[in-house]
Amino acid sequence: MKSKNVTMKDIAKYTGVSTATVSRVLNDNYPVNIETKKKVLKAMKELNYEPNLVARNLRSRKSNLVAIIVADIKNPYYTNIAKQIDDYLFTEGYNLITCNTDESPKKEKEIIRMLLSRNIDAIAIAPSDSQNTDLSELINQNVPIVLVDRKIKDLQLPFVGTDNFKEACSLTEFLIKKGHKKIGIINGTLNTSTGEERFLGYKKAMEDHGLSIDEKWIYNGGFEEKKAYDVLKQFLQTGDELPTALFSCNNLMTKGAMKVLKEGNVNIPDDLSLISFGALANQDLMCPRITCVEQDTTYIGRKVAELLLDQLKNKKQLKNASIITESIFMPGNSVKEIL
Amino acid sequence: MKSKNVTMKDIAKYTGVSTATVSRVLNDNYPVNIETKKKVLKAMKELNYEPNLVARNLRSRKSNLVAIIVADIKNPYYTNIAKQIDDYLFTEGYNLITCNTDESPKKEKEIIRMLLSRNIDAIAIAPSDSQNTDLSELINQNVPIVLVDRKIKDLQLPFVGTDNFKEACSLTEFLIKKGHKKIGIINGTLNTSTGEERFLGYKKAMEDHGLSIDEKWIYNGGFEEKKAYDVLKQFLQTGDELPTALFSCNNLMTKGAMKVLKEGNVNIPDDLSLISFGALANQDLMCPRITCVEQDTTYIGRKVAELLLDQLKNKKQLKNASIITESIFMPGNSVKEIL
DNA sequence: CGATTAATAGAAATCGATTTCACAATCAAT
DNA sequence: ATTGATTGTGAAATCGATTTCTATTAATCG
Repeated sequence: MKSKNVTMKDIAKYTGVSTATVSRVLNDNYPVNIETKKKVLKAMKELNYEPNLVARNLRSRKSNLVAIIVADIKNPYYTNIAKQIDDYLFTEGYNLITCNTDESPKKEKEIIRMLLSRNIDAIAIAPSDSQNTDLSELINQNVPIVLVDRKIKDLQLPFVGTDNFKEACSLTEFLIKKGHKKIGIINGTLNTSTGEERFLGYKKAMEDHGLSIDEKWIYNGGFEEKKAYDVLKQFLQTGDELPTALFSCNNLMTKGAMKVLKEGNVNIPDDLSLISFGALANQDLMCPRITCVEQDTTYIGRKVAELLLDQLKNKKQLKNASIITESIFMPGNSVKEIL
Repeated sequence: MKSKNVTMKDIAKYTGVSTATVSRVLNDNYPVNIETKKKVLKAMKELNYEPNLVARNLRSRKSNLVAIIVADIKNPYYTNIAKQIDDYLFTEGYNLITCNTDESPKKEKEIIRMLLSRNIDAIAIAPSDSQNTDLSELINQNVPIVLVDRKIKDLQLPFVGTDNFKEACSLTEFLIKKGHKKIGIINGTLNTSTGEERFLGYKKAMEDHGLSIDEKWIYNGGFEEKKAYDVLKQFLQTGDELPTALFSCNNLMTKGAMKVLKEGNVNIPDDLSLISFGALANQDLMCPRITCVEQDTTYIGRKVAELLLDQLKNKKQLKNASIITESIFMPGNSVKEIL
């Protein structure tokens, strides 16, 4: 199907040297006579030679590929990070593969198998499950890993993300200080570290201030817009009493909540206050402007890229290199003060 | 560095057959005795064998990789499309590489060279330049291509996108019908087909209604938020008269415009009406809600994926397969009626 | 001046699969 | 019974690079 390409053999034949010499000129990793080198370089240019990465990678057991594995690359949180990684890696000769688990550990497993069979050089991953995501094969194969956003239980690996417990605690306290007592939460998936820690932060703040948690105001939104929308819609239809404030555990669910509340004519913040873990796109142009903590995804992406490159260059896995980034509190007008 | 892997040779030795037979079992493309087959499959399972894609790809001159090359994968327009493509391709055994040109033809060229040396199986591309983007090498190598969103002059290739001229014309006419006569435009890059066609659509509508175009209200935003922001900021500082309405040629520039107008206390729509080619994220929750045409990126992505898969399966390039998708007019409250 | 070292370069092995070729054995058909 | 087609298999070539060995020449050293 594909037309024949210029190979090292052609260059060798053309210049009358061996492919070994051509390779040495190409990689500049072994002394080659200056005249020979010139001749070879000239031939490469003339024949428009481009080394075949697949062949090179087979021999050297590399791929010059780095993967980012996340729940959904459509989430601007991850997209930003992916872009940063790509910016950093491209100049170093790597391409980025983006993989979507759709929050499914099964698909995640498939992805990892596939990447291993590609001799993937490094991966950044936001694990779909803090207990069951299996990175052992990657670790055995000595593939550099960076955990992004989410951690894995009892596993020491480089991590870049925020202090979810602390931030969730602060956000909840913000509501409490505004006088709220009936505070609900839209949880993400509790089998991710972020989902769990944010929920724990919320509980801690409630406990600390002697507030009880009402089961009926704990919603499971699975970190997905649609799920959050659905679960709230269902609740609204019951006609049960609403909490006075709601803490949404990520940007997607916040959007789902805003949509359904708008449709149900529940005014934010008059009828219900809302805070969000994670900013929405175009945050500052929305109404209401949601009060939230925002993560600096550009910075996170850069740090992830640095940790990846570090390991790639030093050809060894880092075990421990947590980078906890500060999140920024973004006041909006989605929280009403209660007297 | 990496630990030794189970190879075909191991399976062959373990079962006492040749690697040829193992390969035949693996690919199921040649008759193999049922007993032998069982034995080999059992061995594969027992030794946890996974075929090495790099080796396979070298021999078969493939890569099982598909690339999407766009200006900036952070743009939700492209991210949506990329996710769709990934969804479709992953189940067929492909991984998606995302590449960012940052609107630079030079970087784009580098990217294409790199992908070629990877034996890339197919690419979807939104060319950075309608004249100078060079796909000839890809075409020579018979790599399936799908143009996304943007076309290339005088080149017949499968395309999925919208009728930019028509939609731009309609949008402008919408403003005109609302009574606007002083209508400015924030252009994208005019050396892309979308940038050019949208500008032409605007001009056509203006001409058709006997309206003159004032040079000072033609802004160059280069399809980038920051550029649009900067160019408008500069204009605002001159204190020159503003148009009564502004047509922004893509989502990013619309955002830049909204930001700078807000900062400059130019109220939309009271002081200035704004329409946008392309929706913003969280459109429906913004204020003002921008009147715009929105493209169905999910549908576009699916069509791109289908065209890619079609070519991959039939192992031949399509030359002509334009899919012009309908855009949806989204009325907002960002346009004031002028009497 | 003989011996060790450095520079230079080719032949051949290698990475891990697929595929061609050759060849036996089996089966059907004339 | 001879021919021809089909099944089943392995040895070896191949994909296009890198790397190890080996060898030659030139340079340096004691």
